[in-house]
Amino acid sequence: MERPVARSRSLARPVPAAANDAAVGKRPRGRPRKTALDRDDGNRRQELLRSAARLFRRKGFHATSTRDIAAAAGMQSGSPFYHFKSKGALLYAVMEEGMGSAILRQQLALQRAQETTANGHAQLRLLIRNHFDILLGPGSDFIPVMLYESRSITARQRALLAQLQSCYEAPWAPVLEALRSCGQLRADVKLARLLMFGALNWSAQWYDRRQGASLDDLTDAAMQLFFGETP
Amino acid sequence: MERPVARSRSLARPVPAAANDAAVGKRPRGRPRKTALDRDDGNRRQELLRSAARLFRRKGFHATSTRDIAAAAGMQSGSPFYHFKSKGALLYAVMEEGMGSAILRQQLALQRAQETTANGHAQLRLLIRNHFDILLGPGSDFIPVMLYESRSITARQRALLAQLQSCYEAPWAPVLEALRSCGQLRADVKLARLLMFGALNWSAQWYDRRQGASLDDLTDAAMQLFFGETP
DNA sequence: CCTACCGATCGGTAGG
DNA sequence: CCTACCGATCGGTAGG
Repeated sequence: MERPVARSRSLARPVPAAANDAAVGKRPRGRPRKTALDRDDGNRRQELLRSAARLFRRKGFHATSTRDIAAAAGMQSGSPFYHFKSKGALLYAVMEEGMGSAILRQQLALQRAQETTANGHAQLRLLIRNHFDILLGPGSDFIPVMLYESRSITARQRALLAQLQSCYEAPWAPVLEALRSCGQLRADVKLARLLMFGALNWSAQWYDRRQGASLDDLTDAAMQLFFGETP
Repeated sequence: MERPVARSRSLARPVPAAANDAAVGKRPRGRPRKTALDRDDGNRRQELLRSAARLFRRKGFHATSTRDIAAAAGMQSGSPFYHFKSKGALLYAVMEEGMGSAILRQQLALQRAQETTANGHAQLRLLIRNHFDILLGPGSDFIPVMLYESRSITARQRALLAQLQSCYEAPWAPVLEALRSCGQLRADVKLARLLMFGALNWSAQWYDRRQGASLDDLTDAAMQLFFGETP
């Protein structure tokens, strides 16, 4: 349920072949240098990404030093640059990973409920509930970083991210159009979408998982606010 | 219409007494050094605030150097520290000025329309329209800085700002309660307020004054989205 | 991935 | 408000 992209990458992680060879017995002459690196690479890189996401979210990109990130991942100060060309590349990787994961999770949620949710309300509720999960659920630092640190990436990176964002937003359009057609959404669809995403995304600024409302409560409130729906 | 707090501070600015003495005629012996400083102080400080607000908004607090701000205000690198104790104090001053101005403008808007707007819809429309103006109108860098740079101030400063924010939000509560009472707002009032402010505040991230919708269009869309109102 | 290090930049200050 | 400056920190790199 959390960060399926990371998990799928974990599953796809290359098996530590040389280490196995050594265990099996065929003379491991010389240090299996390159192989050892390969074995750890995915893990260490992922650890850097998670540490960076957490710190970028809590303190902001420019207030976080690469030394902070390295320390949080249990590395020395220069080591992040073995995995990422620059601090900016690390930031962009966090955002890209976050969007990839979000798109995948949304796709899965839509597939899972494809037959059961016929009407527009239910579809939008599903999208909103899933959005809150991506934004506020466990391990949810990547998307807030993307939302609130976009000033710190290059124009080219922003353009690339915009493509991913389009993928994410694509399933919302037909649902909103349908609701508009049957009169349940009165506002201009494009502005309504922007305002709705604002209402949802802003929750990353105030929502506290450990107190108050649940994500289901938030979803109810949003649906009621947007459509006067009483569940 | 813009930044009335600044204006009222301007009005309260100490009269350049010595300069007046000189003008009245009694031999201006020596450079009126100290007096010249006094006379300009309010202006220069305001210029620093405006430059800082613009840069903090565009690049973020940590990505903006005090040298940037000084240059934008036509000063040398060390001069901002004549007006502000630290870079952080400058950031907080921007936020405080923004909130003071916003509260004042909201108060004025409410007074101006006190008799004409009887029903809840009209009152909320007024508050929303005014909010968009504060957030997106000309010279509107202060509030976005407050909204998006609050990580960079101290806990004490955040607490002080929270008081000002309460003042700003106070007039919204009874309006929302009334709409809830007469069934036009179905969602929990507290959550609805947070979601609504999210929808409004997020516009600072995407709204472009030079193209697309006007602030009236935005207000219409928001009212339609929240209440299905067709103007 | 670590060690040792560099050049640049930055917030801030003294002294006028 | 300017000039000249300091100590600290930072992103990044070479070389292993």
